Amino acid sequence: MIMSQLTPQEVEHQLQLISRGVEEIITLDELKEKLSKKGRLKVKLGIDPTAKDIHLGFAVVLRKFKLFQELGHHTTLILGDFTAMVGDPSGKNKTRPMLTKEDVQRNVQNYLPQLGKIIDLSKTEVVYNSQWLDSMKLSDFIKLASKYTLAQMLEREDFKKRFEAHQPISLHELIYPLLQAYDSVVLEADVELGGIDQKFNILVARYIQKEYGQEPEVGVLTPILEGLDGVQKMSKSLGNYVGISEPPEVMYRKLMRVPDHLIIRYMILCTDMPMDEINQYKKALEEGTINPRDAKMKMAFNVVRMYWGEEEASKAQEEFIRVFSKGELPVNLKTVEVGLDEVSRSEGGLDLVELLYRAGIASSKREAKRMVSSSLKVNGEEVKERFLEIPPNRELIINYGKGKYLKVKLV
RNA sequence: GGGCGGGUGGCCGAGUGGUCAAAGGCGUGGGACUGUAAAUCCCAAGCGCGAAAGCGCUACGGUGGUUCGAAUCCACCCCCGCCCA
Repeated sequence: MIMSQLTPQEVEHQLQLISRGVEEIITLDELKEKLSKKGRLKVKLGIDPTAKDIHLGFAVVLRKFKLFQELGHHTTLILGDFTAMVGDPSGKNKTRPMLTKEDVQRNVQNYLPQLGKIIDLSKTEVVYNSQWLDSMKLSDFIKLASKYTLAQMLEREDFKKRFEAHQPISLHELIYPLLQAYDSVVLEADVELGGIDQKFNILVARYIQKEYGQEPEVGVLTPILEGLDGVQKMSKSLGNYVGISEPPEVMYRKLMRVPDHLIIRYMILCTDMPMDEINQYKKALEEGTINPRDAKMKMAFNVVRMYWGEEEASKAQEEFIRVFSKGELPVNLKTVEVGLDEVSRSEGGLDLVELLYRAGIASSKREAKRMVSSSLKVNGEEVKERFLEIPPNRELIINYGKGKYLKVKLV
């Protein structure tokens, strides 16, 4: 397909959209030139199918990928099934465990439907890098390896640190950036997207492309999103993440826990709110003319809307206000049935400890005891006693922590 | 191959024969205050039985041993790090 050239205005427009929330573009001038010259660019995003769930942190780069799709560029998603087996050492201070083919397959199966929530899979060329890396001849690999030096590799911060600290660096880890770079050669990529932690790998790719007589790709590097704790990067293992497949109310609630100083950052990186509007919020927050909570609600609403739509987002917001601001019961109160004879004592009273345990609220009876002695509300009444009268309607609404309610039916 | 140091609860880390279900910190859960923010303060924290006092079981890399009694001593093994080759 031959694309008509873009006008300077169109180029500027695209640059502006692409730059939103981006940490670094290597280099902006090259991107500008490529856009003006080619119009339609080959955009590469390589993903390591090592995790199962996509969260807002990873969504940042995916959304950038989607933007390129919307702008009409050719987008290729590389599922790094081969390189995943090697394990990207980026940002790690120790060797990653290698994945098996089965692990990778399983993860990919998990991934695609989730990816489809953000990017347009029909416009995405999906390739596995094992397609060319598996069959690469050793002589070709040696040729590739000859293009880069140990000193160049050791420029990388994490390698350098490990090297200087006398920590092991396996040879295969040194190879990883080369293979990723080779992907760019095979695709003849114009642009590669990645998190800022991919900076080194992308720089290697640029260098290697030149060695293979290609014009180097432009690196569009997105920031690493901080998680709900506001400090560490969002990741599942740290438990500070918001998954894109989580139910709307859960997403909304989690987003309301984001520290205030990240409200604007989340707006920029995780919503499609217009920059003008975001800047207004920014100004208002700096001047103290808005309650940060309200800005945060706006942010949370927009994130949820992105994944679940307007209606669900509104519901999530209403639910939040109802349950947390007003302290009312949630609309969809979860109900659990528990056998009456299992939780009643011979004298006819109700054993709360047993009930909490049976209802699954407490994972052990000791935990249930702790809950009873700290703070627990049953049907709105604070309870300190372990034993209760059986309510006539045989229903109990248990409040075991802020916003945590469970209805228990005795049967 | 040689020398040295180390493996304790979600993490870090103290503890070197009983008073240790194990200090302290971080993190976590609950509460107060709030905006489920931040800061601050309070409470909790292996599991089972018991209304409770309490009793019992499991736990300090693994296995065995010494001892009335072990996270602590001994033996062997496994794992990790550092230094030398």
